[in-house]
Amino acid sequence: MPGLTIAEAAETLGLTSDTLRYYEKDGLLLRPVPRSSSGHRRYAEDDVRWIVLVTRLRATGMPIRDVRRYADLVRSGDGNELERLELLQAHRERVLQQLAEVTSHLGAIDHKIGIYEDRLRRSRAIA
Amino acid sequence: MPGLTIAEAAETLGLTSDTLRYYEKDGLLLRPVPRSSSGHRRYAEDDVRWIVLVTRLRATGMPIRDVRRYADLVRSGDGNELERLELLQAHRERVLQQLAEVTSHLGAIDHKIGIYEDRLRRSRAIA
DNA sequence: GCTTGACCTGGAGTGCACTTCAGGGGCGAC
DNA sequence: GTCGCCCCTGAAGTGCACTCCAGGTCAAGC
Repeated sequence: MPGLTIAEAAETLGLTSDTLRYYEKDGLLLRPVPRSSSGHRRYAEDDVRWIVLVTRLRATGMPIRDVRRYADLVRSGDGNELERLELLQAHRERVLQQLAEVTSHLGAIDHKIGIYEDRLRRSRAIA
Repeated sequence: MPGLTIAEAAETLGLTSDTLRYYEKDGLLLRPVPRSSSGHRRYAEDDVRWIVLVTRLRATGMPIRDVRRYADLVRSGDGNELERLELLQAHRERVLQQLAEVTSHLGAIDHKIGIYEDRLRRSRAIA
């Protein structure tokens, strides 16, 4: 019987079985995952590859709803490549902006860390 | 009457008045914000400065609970600088790792964007 | 043939970080 | 003196993304 069980797919993807079922029910996948004769899911390579992309989008902060919209576009076949591209580009811009913001905040936090390190060095020098 | 009203503080900080009240009730501030004679909050410079730090911690993904722990440490005065430093350093490490992860995922998404751009250039060249 | 373990379903529950609401001042402008 | 506006409180509600649960099926091992 080819394909991965849900537990194997979850392990491979760094998700839980529950999350995989939830993603499928919520329309984030391109197709219902194929089943074995006993009705258990068997994830093919293509399924896993797609879910890897889903995890990348999620890990960069794309809401479930937007991932679903992207999946809808891909599922509905050729002809909407521009729409898909625009969706990804918009996401890219948001991620870049968020990276810049986080980096800048991190700089300020680093500064604060430096102050504490100094203070502790000094007090240790006195003691 | 000195200090900022809650609406002014919210405007300054990019938060809502509701969030400011929520932060205060939840122990994220260093002291109860001073009140005017009519019982309205008046944010002093120090209050605003502290909340700026809170927003930086929050914007870099620190959970409310950890911000509260940090506020507790600062509020309890001198002597726990090492603990504060460790808290900030641990946060710093998590942020750096998250930045690296997001950057790497973004690279993969960029790659996909490039593929769509190519495809669209080609199809436009044919048409 | 009975137990065990992985999987199934629909639906309820959880944790987080706000956000909204109901009901009630206080105060300056008209 | 009353209207409108900003503010107050405690408590309930919201949206998101899972996570857990009850009750059931099925195949394999003893």
